[in-house]
Amino acid sequence: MSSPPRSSPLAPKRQRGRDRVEAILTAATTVFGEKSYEAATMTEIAARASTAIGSLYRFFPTKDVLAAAVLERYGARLLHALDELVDRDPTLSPRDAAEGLLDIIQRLRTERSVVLSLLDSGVTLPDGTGTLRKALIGRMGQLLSRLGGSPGPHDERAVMLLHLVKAIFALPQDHSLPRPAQDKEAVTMLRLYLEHAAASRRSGSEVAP
Amino acid sequence: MSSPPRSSPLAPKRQRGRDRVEAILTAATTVFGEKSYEAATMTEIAARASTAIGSLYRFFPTKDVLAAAVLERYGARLLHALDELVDRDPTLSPRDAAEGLLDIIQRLRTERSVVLSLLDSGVTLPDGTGTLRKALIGRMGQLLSRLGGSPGPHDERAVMLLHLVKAIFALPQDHSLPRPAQDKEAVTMLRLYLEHAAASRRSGSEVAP
Amino acid sequence: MSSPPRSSPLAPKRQRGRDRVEAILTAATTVFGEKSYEAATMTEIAARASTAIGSLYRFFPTKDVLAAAVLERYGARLLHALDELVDRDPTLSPRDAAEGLLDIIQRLRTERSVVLSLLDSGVTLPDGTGTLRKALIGRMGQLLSRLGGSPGPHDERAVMLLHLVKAIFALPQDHSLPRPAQDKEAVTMLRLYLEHAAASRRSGSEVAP
Amino acid sequence: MSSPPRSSPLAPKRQRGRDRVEAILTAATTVFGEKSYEAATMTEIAARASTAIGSLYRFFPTKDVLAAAVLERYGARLLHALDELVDRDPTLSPRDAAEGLLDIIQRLRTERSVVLSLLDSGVTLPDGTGTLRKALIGRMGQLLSRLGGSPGPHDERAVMLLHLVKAIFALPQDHSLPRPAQDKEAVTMLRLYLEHAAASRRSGSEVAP
DNA sequence: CATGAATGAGGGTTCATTCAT
DNA sequence: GATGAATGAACCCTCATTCAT
Repeated sequence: MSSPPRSSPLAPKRQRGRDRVEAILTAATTVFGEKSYEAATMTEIAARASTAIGSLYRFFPTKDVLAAAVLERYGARLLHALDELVDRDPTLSPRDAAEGLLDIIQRLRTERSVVLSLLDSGVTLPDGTGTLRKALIGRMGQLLSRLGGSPGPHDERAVMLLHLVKAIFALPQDHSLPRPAQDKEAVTMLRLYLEHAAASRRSGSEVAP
Repeated sequence: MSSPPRSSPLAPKRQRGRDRVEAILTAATTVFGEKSYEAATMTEIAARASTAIGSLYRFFPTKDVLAAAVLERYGARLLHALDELVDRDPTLSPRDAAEGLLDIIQRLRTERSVVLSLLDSGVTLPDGTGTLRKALIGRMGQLLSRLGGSPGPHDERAVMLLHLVKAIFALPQDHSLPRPAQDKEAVTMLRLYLEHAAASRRSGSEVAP
Repeated sequence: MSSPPRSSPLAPKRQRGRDRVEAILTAATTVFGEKSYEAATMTEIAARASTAIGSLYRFFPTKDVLAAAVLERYGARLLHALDELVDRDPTLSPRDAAEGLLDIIQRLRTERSVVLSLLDSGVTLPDGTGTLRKALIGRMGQLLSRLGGSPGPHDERAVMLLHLVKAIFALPQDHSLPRPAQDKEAVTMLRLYLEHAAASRRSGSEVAP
Repeated sequence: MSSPPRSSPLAPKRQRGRDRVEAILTAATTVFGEKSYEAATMTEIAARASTAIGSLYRFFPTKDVLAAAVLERYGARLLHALDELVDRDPTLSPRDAAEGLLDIIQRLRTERSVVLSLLDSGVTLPDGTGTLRKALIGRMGQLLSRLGGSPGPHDERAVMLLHLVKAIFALPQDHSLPRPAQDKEAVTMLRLYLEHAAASRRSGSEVAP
């Protein structure tokens, strides 16, 4: 080995290679979603991607590089969907925002578990994790800005909002309840919080109960 | 050994043993809080408890028995605190309830990560996991009952409330913000949701924005 | 891994792998022959096969699968040799049969200990153990049929004969005596028993001394 | 530790201690009979003897000392029974000898498994194993002497006879057949061999078929 | 480049043995 | 002397990673 160790996936030039990377990422998303980072094995990911373990390692030199790539890919989709929501309408009502967020959550539900598995748990991925979190908080801030007018410091609310969104992501783990009822409740909760944020922003102070 | 495998920790008979069990549980709480169930190792838990690995296994015959014991201990404290809150005052206002919940969360913050690590992630502990979840949801339901009068079906709200509490548990992972600001925001969020629940319960229908 | 655990050794695809499997089986035969199933360690077997422990487990996923493979391999050779003896001559005399059995025992003496260690002792191997025993008893029955004419029920004799053969297998553990003398005595013992079986079979009743 | 390590059980002076040793030996006989030497655990033996593990180690400082003691105790009974058979009658017929041996085997059947587990398998006990074997072979030789007259060299036959006896000990492991039929066959086999020995001894040469 | 066999550190667990109480 | 908690070497097995083919 004379070349320095790579810390990011190799970008394959040929179509064949790009397909394979795609298959690997899809398989990895599934497997990381089903188990924790540690319980997921490179062998199983390779098998689900119908790839030899050696090929997997050609593109993703270590397990955490693969996890970071999965997170980056997932994060990109999530950020993109949030951008669409923010840019959709200059006058976004709290109710629209709440429904928009739930819609995003539902569309990404397949990949949902990945974030729960990778973003939270103690694994320190090479880069992705902190970066994605900051980007997500940024989007939440933009969303809050759309609701009121003044661009004041709203960091706490953005963080809180991100956690609420994550809580809703985690909801379907409760198999006890029918999903529609739960979803309706989720929208209500989001709307309440966004309305509050919009109101206090307009008036410039906390609203009394 | 031909005796059937124990599924619960051994009750030590001497004082020395009880101290050791205590040390092990504390160490396990820390380690399970820092890493996922799989990433946590029995060796590290033993080391942090200043115990030989064999001693750990004398009291907790398998890793999941240990995890269940940790969860049970944590769960008991949490449930007890919630009971106190519910029973404290027959006329609990949403604001009081919100502040009470945050207070509980803060007092249990040390053990906080354990629930995030063990309760959610896919590990099926011998008994604890489902039982504790149901008990917690039950407490949330009681809390909601205290706010309004009618004992109608409020399962979705109890589940939602539990997830909100868990979201607040997870908050301090964001080292970016000062905690007091974050806590104030958390109380606000809880209060909004509890007020909504109380109002819709009194009127028997959803409140319009 | 989520795939169900294999219960049979993996068939290697390359020559290198086949050699290694061979080396492992040979080493396992030796070690299981020297110690009991429990006392034999996978680490020692790997070392004697000049293989890493991981390689051993690639082909034989558990210790009992390995033991079963050893037994199957040994059993196949033994059954084959017995078939040859039975089919060799339509009119087999007791003396020929006795000498034939001893010859088989001597040719398989290298692998001898394995059957003593694995076949008897309480370990219930995945499949091999009961199957092999029945097959061996069947062969003994065929041998007995060759000696007389009537195909009457001779199960006890087949079982007894198998145990006599096993006893002779065990003989060389007595290092005290020269082997030729011991072997001669063994042939005599077998011949006496086979003659008795042949005689009582012809006459249809036990022969008096 | 200033005293040299003991290699034999401590002889207890008081009644209490003698009872305890007795209970331990009984428990050990059972456990060693059920499993191989390695699979049997000191903890289980102590539990079955209703003794603390520490007490067990007070009398038997290591596992192999305990095993040797068990073997010695078992061997003493076996040797005693053989002596009775040999001394019973100055003119012992082969048939009587055969039936006497089977009778001994049956009476000791409870402890039978111990010899199979301890005597054969590779464990080198501190002393017992070789000594007992030699004593047993000696008794077999005496038995053979009783049948004929001349005290010529009959070592091979004694060894062979011991192995036949061991083969019969092992018989009940075949659960497939009713024991009485199997026992009858065993007596026949022993009688045939003893008759042969008596005859060749009297005539001074091998008998032709 | 692709493949999958090879490697070995490390994880959960057991158990003979010791020793403080 | 009795008790049983403590100890740690050793066991079976897994899996990230490497490398010969």
